[in-house]
Amino acid sequence: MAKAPQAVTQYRGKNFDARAIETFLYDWWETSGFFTPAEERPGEKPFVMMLPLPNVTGDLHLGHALSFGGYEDLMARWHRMRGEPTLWLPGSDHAGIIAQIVVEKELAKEFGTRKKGPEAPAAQEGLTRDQFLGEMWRWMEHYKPRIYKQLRMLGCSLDWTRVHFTMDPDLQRTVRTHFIRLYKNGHLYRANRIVHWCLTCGTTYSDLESKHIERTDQLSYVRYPWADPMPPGTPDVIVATTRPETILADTAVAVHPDDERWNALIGKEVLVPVVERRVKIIGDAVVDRAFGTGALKVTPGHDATDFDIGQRHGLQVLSVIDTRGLMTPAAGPLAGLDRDTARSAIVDRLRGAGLLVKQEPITHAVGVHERCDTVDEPLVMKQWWVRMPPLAKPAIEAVRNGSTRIIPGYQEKIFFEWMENIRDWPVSRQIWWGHPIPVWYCRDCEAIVVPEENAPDPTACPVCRSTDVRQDPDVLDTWFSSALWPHSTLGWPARTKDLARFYPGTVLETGYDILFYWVARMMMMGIENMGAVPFGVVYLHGLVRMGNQKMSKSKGNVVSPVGMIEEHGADALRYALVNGVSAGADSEFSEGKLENGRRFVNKLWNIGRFALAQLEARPEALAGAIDVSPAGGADLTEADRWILSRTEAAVLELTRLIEQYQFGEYATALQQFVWSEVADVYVELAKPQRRPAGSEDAAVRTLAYVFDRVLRLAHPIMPFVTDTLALQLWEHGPKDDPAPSLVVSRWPSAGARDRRLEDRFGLAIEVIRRIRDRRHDAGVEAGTKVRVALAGDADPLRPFAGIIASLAGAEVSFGGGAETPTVVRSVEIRVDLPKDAAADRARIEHELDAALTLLEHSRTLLGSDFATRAPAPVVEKARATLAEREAAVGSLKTELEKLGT
RNA sequence: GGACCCAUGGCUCAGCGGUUAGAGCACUCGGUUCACAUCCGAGGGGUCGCUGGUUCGAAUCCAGCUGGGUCCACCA
Repeated sequence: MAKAPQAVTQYRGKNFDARAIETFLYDWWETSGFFTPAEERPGEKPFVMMLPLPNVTGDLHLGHALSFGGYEDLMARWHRMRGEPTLWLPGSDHAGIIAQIVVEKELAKEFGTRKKGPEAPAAQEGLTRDQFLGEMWRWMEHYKPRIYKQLRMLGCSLDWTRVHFTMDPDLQRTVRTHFIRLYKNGHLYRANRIVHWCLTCGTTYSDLESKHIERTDQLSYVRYPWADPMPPGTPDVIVATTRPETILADTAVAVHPDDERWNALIGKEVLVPVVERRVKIIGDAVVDRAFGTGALKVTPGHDATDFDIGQRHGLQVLSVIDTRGLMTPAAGPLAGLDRDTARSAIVDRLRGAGLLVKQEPITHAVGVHERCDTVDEPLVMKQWWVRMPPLAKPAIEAVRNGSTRIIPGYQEKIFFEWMENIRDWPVSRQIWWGHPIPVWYCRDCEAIVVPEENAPDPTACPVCRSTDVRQDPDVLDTWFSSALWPHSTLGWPARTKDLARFYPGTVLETGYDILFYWVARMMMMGIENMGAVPFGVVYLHGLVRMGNQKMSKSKGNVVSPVGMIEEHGADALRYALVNGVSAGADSEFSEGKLENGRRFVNKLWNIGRFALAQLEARPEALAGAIDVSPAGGADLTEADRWILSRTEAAVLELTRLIEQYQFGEYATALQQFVWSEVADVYVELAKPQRRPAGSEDAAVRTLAYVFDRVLRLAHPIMPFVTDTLALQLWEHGPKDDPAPSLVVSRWPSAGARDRRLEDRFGLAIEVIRRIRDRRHDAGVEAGTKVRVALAGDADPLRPFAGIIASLAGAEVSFGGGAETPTVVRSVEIRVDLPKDAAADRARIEHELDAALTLLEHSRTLLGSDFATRAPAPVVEKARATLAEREAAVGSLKTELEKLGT
């Protein structure tokens, strides 16, 4: 292993400048192999996590930064420090349609051509399919390093020796095998069904990729004449539609079977306007009686609801719109028109024929393709489908029986809700960039040819021997390959060592917005292929907003973390994103949070600078055995023992929080400990000018120990600044860990605490605060010492006299004292300040008032059933509090009497 | 239409059954520049959305309501 880079070990900035060290440090971590799990040793349980593969052509956004640089790297680093062989596997997704569009745009720029119109966009550049795929691959070499560099900038401790891309040749073989097995196991079928078609992208898409937007359209009321003479008084059949151009493909009119206006007429026939086709009136409960006239035109070829109705009633499926959005020859007089022109043309015709009853505006939800907001054009097409309910069943069971736990827990309900109502998944996509469908069709006998697993592409039909076989031109939905990520990247279907060792994984961390797209599908396919769920825990994080808006490209408020890292460093950004956010909750990011992160990083850096300076001044302090337990070390001061005990408390607390996946709380608690306790109290007391003579070495030893612990505790969230400091700290000699870097060092385990000391020290801090308050109110100058006498129940404070003196700027004595006291718990504090009887009286009255309120609370509480019903320790605590409050009130009353006379 | 989440100081959020409800930012006042282009110290500010209920005890559990958000769904 190379030595740590000098740029890092020699860095001595007064403020921490992330730019000076981050890349050097990361390169060293990576080339040293710290991120690659060590060879397998018996009995070790690895920690395994897969990177939620970003789109190869994308840039990281703040959500990624939170996910990858926040939660995931935090977990990976923490588990690695716990001694678990840790595999966090990186990669990227070929991103099908998205990447194809990106590259098409690049090619358009390059070749100076302009893309327009829907059909086979890539072909417009004049490229054959093979040529276009060649271009795609060329661009992949441009995009892959980009996205991987951004992951490195975040500090992600990914094992780059195992990086994968979903279109890698080995993963292409994996996907092919998976498809073939799914087919053989009966999970795949090919069917002519209605699907969402995008006129812009030129491909079908699944329900999940469709969303709804509100829009106002014209609702046309159209009369369908009776096909046969009807008795007088028979009502006219009038339907309401926003898509009159599809009238040409109507094959029925549906009414609700319980609708008394219509149900007597079920079975009668009407004529479809313009084409004059006879169609039946049918009864179907899906019809909304309250909408329009209660009569629905049924167009199985161009509407999903109608398609289902058609299935139930055995209706013919007619198509009058093609994949370019143009009316087909079947549309007769309207053939060749686009859908909007056709709409107005048919309205004119209907009006001419006297069949248009009226038109009125209607605001309704229309389905659009989530990628491009193009209005859905439902079409009936032959597609490959995955039969989902049988695959969903064991995945539901896995969550029910706890094999996989979803955090936060309420997301399990959402998971069940969706999984229990899951619908089949159309996986064919009519684009070029993606995994080819390993199916061939015989053009002579129309046989479907799916090859055996390891067989080459078929060249002849096994049924009729014809050599005229052609591969399915479609590719698979991107999510079809990402669903395999947890096992495909480990070598499946081959039985590799990695697969045996690292499957199933430990945690899957990702945003709740892709629970269905990705997490659920990984679980289903993992169970199907491996017989086991791919991870034991699913940790879902929320969305990162900025300015209270969800970030999206269309809103133009996508903020790049790259610039923030360059300006403030990855540590600051990571900390700012994770701090104070709980699992699954959306969070609001702001400059203020980033600023806090930056300052915390700098605080850590400067505590380090102080500690290092102390070590350099007294190198001999670290010689020999170090006993820094709160109990040991005869020359330790009370302050040393206190911070040592608090450090152990912090170890316990921070460990617990990470174990319980409470990362936001971990970050907050860390800052609280480091800043308020280590920096503001202990470092102040460790300064040579404040130390009792002869205790300087003890301070240096304590500082070295505590700071080493602090660095370890902070490393998972702030890896760069902590390792920089650790490398410098460790140059000063003895450490209890042979690790060359914090990355591969050990997370501390908690040692003994001294609770009694912590409590008393806490009291001392309260007393100090009160003295400072009195000084502040009296306008005493900072440099001036005041005389302070402590009485009442002040004995526990005797060991801290020096500390109180030092931090409060006081000369401390016990007993008497002339001035009127202020009371903290049951300690009377007399600060020698200029006399002002009126002000003293007012102050004491005020204090007494507050003390009496508290006393009253205590008395009421203990006078109630609480005393008999609450658990003993709780009651005991309340009694102790009561005693303290009685003492405090007593002191204040006495004092007031003295003044009052 | 169904489901889920959220409602706590000026802002962003923690806390989710037990003393006087916390943090960061913002604010007020006072210092310092001897680890910290800063930092330190002190302080003000909350009837924890509303109404009931359970409990010795509720911001925390239950029910209903109001307001915000998200997801799912076949509104032509």
